[in-house]
Amino acid sequence: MVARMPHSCPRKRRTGRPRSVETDRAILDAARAALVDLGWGRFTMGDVAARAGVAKTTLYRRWAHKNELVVDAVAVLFDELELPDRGSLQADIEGVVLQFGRLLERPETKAALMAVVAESTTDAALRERIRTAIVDRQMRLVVLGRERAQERGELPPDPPDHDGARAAAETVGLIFDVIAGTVVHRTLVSAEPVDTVWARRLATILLEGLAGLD
Amino acid sequence: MVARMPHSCPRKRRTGRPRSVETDRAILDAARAALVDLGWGRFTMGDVAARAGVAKTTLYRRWAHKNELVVDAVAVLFDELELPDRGSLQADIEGVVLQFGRLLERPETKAALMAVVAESTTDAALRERIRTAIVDRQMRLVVLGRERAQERGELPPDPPDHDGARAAAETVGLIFDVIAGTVVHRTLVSAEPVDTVWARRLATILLEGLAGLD
Amino acid sequence: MVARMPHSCPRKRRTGRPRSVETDRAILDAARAALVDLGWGRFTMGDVAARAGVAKTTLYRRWAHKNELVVDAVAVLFDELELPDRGSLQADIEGVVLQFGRLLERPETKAALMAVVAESTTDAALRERIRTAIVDRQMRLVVLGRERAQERGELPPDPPDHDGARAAAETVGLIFDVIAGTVVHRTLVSAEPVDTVWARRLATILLEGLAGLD
Amino acid sequence: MVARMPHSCPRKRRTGRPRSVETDRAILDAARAALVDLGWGRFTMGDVAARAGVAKTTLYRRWAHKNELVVDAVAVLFDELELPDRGSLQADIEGVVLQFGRLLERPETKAALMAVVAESTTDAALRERIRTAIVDRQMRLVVLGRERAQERGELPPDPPDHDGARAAAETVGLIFDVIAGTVVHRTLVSAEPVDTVWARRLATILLEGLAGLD
DNA sequence: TCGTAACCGAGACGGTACGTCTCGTCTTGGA
DNA sequence: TCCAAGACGAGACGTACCGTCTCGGTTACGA
Repeated sequence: MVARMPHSCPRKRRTGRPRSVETDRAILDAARAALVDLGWGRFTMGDVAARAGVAKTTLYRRWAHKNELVVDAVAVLFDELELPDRGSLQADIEGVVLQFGRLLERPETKAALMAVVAESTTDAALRERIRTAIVDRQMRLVVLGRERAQERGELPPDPPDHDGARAAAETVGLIFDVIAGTVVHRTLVSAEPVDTVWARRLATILLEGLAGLD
Repeated sequence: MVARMPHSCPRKRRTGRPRSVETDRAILDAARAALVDLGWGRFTMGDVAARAGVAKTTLYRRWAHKNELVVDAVAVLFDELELPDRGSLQADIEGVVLQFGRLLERPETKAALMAVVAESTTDAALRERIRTAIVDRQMRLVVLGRERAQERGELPPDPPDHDGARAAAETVGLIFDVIAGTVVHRTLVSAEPVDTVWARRLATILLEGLAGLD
Repeated sequence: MVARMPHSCPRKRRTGRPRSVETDRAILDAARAALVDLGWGRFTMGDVAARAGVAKTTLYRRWAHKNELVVDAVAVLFDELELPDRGSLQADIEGVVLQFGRLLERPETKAALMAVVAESTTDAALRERIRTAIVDRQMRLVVLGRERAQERGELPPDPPDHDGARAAAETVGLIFDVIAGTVVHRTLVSAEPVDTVWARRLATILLEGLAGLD
Repeated sequence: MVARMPHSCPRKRRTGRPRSVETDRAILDAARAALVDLGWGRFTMGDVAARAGVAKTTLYRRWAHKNELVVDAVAVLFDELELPDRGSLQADIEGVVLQFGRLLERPETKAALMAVVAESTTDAALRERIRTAIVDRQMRLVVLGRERAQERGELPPDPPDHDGARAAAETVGLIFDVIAGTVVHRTLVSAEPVDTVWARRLATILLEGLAGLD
């Protein structure tokens, strides 16, 4: 078997016919379309192959399991995440919340995200893939907003010593869990929209809460 | 097809052999055991039937799909949720967080919860079943903690008019999304434990944040 | 368990509620109707019970297996077999052939007969039941026709000794196999009708053939 | 669905992995073995698959129903039918009768033949398959014996005109129904063996009967 | 320019679970 | 004791997907 990741090792193989990049794109597009049409439950590798005009073999040459394909298919949506500087920490938090909300309200994300997270509870490799492909892309925004707030003086700078760094990392993790978790819960469990009013209330809670944290 | 819910209509059928309550229990117990051993992904109706010493038919007579069976099997765990009065809102919130955390760290819950939530995105009936069987049981604790705080005077009483009631409901919903969502994210995505220190920090954020919400 | 044959032991049980004779009739009628509608392949005990307005239990109280029920249901049709004296052996043979043909062209017979014969290859009890309920009723006609021909002097009388009787029995068996077998094959395998022209030709062959048998 | 017949269209598909001929053979062998061991009633697709070391899917890819599989499995036995020239029509008829008898006394044939004939009463496609796979192979022997007898001058040649040909075909059909039907009835219903004495008597009846036919 | 290595489509394959069906038995309550 | 209703254990059914394999054939590099 050859490397089962798209273009993973750029300097490995040189001979033979190279994999088609168009095919990669077609498959990921087909996968997202299939998620929209069928949801995760009836999502089928065979169906994706048919949509992409490709053989099943071609899929399995690139992804070992359908959950990995879905992670990659959804991951590109999280590349779009960006955080324009809105001038204040409050506004930036609202921005992050709205960005997350918008992404989770897309049918392909909604259908797939919790499914792969569920499978990741018994599959460490999948969990790692989700982290690098999706979670880290979200976390970036939280880290970025925090750095901006520190530059603006809205938050104190990170202490330089080891313990301080660890405490800062834990705080970032907590904030991230609050933002991402709350938005996910709102969207998938409560099944209600993430609008600007709601985003403002959540941002307010977080901001005030962080101020009182210590 | 006959009613596919255990004991759904108490006054409907009177003739024929009644369904065995022991069988119900055996199936739900077997389902939880199967979740622990296999996780959601390899969870099988046939396996549950075998564990329960029961025919597959008997399962399908009661539950149309395996996700509904799993919801009911997991739901009884959420019956155990209770909130002893710890004397302060801060302590009560910590209590709720810890209760949720303890429940989500159980292997049967961890494996199943996100899976059924994922399927519920394309299945309204399942979503409703999850709400009544699981979500409402969690929400109860949040409502209870809030009422206690209002009795203690830590929180203002609900305004009696219609708009006030709606606003209160929305606030409860927000708090619930924050608590449940954050705990779920911590447990399943960040894959880290919910301990007392973390619970205290989350409770602090919430308490301070709510104070500033106005 | 009680006797599993309809009214088999006339002097056995006296206590308790007696079995309804109407029910017997309703079941056999329903069974024939089911055979007509569904054929043997989709014939179901549950369906027969529903048609008869009767519980499945009631069927199984009378017949141990569905093939036995079907034998009895079809058997009553063979009670109708009779052979009016047409004045000559040739005419009587034609009559037998036509009677058999008419019976085998009925949809309930066509669907069921070969099916139960097929099952009888691995079930001696069923084979016996078929013999007494169906085969003997057919054989009667052949025996009757032969006796009439002997009375008319068209056939020599049976020799009184033991060997002669056995030879006569074997000849009757052969004739019966020819008539019944040929009609069945014509009807079910060749799938063509048994009309008077065909019956005359078969009767002629038999008559001439028997004359030359010695 | 794809063609559900083994190698049905020799010039159709060229792409994709071709079906394994070994697998075909293994399945048919397994089917015959299963018939011998279990009879038709307990014959199972799953069991055949297991015996053949093959997945159930592989069976259903080739045969839509178990009765079609059984027809094909049994059909190859009828390929062995052959009629050595025994020098006279009487001897040749005896030969045909004995051949049929020998085949029908094999356990796989006995168990299966009537079962599929029974199902063919409500399934035209199956009836056609039986005709080409089994009936025609038997009929061949009757036609062959007749041609030999005509060459020997024991029977008059077929008249060349249309009506004569039709009459000849009908006569062949009648003879075939008599031979095959009588042997089947002897074997399956009367459940007695087809030995040389019995064969001689049946052949005599036929020969004399045909002579007197017109 | 030619070989070779990897690509690609189509589809057969072993395996496994699905959800349904029917069988024949058992368990109610009522007649 | 019989009956209608229907739950029950057992197990085959035919389908759907999984992920692998085997074909015939194509495409790009490098020797």
